[in-house]
Amino acid sequence: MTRPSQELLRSISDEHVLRSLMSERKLTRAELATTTGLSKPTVSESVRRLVESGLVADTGERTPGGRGKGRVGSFYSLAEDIGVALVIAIAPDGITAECVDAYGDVVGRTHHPIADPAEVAAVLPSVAAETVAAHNVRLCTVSAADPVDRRTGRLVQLPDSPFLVGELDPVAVLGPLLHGPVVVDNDVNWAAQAEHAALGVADFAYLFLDEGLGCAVVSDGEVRRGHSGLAGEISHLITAGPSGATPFIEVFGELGLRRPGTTAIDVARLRTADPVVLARAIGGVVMALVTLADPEVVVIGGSWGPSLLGAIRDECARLPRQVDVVAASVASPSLTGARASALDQLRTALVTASR
Amino acid sequence: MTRPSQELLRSISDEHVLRSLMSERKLTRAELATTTGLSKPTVSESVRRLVESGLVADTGERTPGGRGKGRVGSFYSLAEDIGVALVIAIAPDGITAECVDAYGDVVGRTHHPIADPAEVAAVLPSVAAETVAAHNVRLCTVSAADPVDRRTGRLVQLPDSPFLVGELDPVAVLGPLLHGPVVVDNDVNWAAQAEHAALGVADFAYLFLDEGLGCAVVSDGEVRRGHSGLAGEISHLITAGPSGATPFIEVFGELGLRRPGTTAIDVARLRTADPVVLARAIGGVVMALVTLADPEVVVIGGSWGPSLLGAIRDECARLPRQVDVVAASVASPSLTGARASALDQLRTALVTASR
DNA sequence: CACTCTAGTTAGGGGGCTTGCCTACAACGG
DNA sequence: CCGTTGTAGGCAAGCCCCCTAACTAGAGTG
Repeated sequence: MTRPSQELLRSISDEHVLRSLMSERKLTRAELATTTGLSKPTVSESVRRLVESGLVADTGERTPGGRGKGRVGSFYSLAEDIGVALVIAIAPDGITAECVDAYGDVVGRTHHPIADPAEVAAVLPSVAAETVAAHNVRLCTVSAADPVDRRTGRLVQLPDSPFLVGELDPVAVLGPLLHGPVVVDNDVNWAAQAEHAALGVADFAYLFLDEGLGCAVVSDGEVRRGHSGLAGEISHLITAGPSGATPFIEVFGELGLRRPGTTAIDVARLRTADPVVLARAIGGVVMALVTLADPEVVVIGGSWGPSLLGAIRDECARLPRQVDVVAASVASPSLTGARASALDQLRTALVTASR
Repeated sequence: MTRPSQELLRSISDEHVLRSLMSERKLTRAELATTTGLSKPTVSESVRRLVESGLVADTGERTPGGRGKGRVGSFYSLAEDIGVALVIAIAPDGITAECVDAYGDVVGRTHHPIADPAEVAAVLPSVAAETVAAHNVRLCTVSAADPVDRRTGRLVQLPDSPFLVGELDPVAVLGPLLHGPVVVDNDVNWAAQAEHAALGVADFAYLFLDEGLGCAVVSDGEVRRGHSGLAGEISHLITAGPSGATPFIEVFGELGLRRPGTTAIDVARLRTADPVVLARAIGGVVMALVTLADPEVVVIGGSWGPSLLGAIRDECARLPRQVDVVAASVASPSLTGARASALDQLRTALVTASR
């Protein structure tokens, strides 16, 4: 447990000041006093400390810009070089990299198309190196379109499931390039996190129906990843197929909807398939989700999932327990979720750095 | 966010002192200083405050009891009347009530057998009233052998599932009798909490196989109850039955293992059934659990579950993803879990009361 | 040029925690 | 019996954190 030291109070004051600057970008000491609720002398002291430690800087800007009379005040903000977070999304068709600063602004963005998943291992370090050279990167979040081992951060292949990105150890590749932690997670988990922020619902399930099949369970406001991080890898869940009980992924095989030579689902051809048969299989998955996770709502995402929303709803209406089914609402959800988490981690990292 | 006040430091000191007294029962101020890591004057001040507020009392006991030389010290402990938590387990065959004090000691225990579930509503208030009269009851946890609505605390019947205890609103019955919160949860969830404390595993699933069928999912160290509290109500999960895909509970119906006239499973007759058929059905449930929750281990509990452990393990060995299967190890797990939670809540309630 | 109004500083008070030293007092040994 | 030893607890001083209140600094305004 925490010790009751005076230093604790100081660090709480500093955290108040830093978080205010993160959300308001620039403030005078007087403004800081009102937004934080601290007294003016306390704020002045805190600002003095933070400037000295290099986290905060005088912007040089002064108040009177039509703001009225009175003495001029000095605007303070986070230091220029305070650092950013790197956000990387690895999909079969390419790698997207972004930098977020502590204000939540995206300060850089690149996309590298990839023809073959095998290129990922080669392209990834160069993408990262480019960003690291230009910014003070303090941490990194990675979204990958494959199951991620929770402890190692490695991409893992589950038997007979689509394996889109392929063998990769992002922590080993990226870790040495920057000085902070590298957090890797499955794209569906990140997407669910983004959807959670948008929906404001504490308990829901996210069904991701794309080239790969995924699912994330959000319980008590957090994505629950399970022991190895493989919670929600639903390819092998037994559900209703055209010929009886079948693993979910096999339903697509039986319908001839998997791309030959790869493990992925053929999304183009899928659009011509019978929605009722697909919805029946999806309904079986929803039923298992409702039974085991009891979501308030099931969110359907992925490139082709939402197009079946009506059929899925009809199917779910026949289930013994009712649940709301809605379409995902966040654009590029995986990147959004990874970015939000990166921002959050960056901010706490900075606050902790002031201690 | 918290404000950086000196009162915060004081309350941290008080919490240290209180928690030390909770785990050590009686301590002198000098001993408190060493166990808490605070200085003697700080401890003395804190003890003075806590005695004044009535939470702590001088026991009257003095040190020299063969402890050596030196000046006599005064032993302090939590005040006698500081309060207890009431723990109630409602099962089809009876109601058990316990009182736990802040040390974790069970200071009272009664069991009221019940012939018919309908008696519960009548017996419950008298059981509670008895305890409330004898103790300063500050809160209550209730374990019930039926699904519990998370928001209201009411027992709910799911279509066609065993409904053992029957209609009941423990919060309405018990709430008026005491001055603190009443927390109601399903017996399986409490059992999983007890098993969690014993196992020390953060992510596991608990399969409870008794007159009713239940399951709890522990993720990131907490029981995850879902939106309505119905997560893990597996009676309707589709699994492998003797004649193909069947809801879990129907497997027992098809095998003639449900007690006629009730919704419960006939445990006595079940022991004569083919373990392989049962294990196959259970294997289907385990597979869904592994897929959606990714537990490190599946714990098998309930009156008849562990007796099938071997058959269940054999069945699980055939699943595409492997998982450890072990038998539950905690005796009267529901009561144990509810008691542990009650103790925890009682302690935090007392700590908060000192603010 | 006095007045007004805001930003920031200074002074002082209250209080929490620590260190260091002191007193009280029981047991022990010569 | 009396000095020694060792522990419980108290007291004083010091540090420092936050607060309020009053003051200074400095730019507009009439």
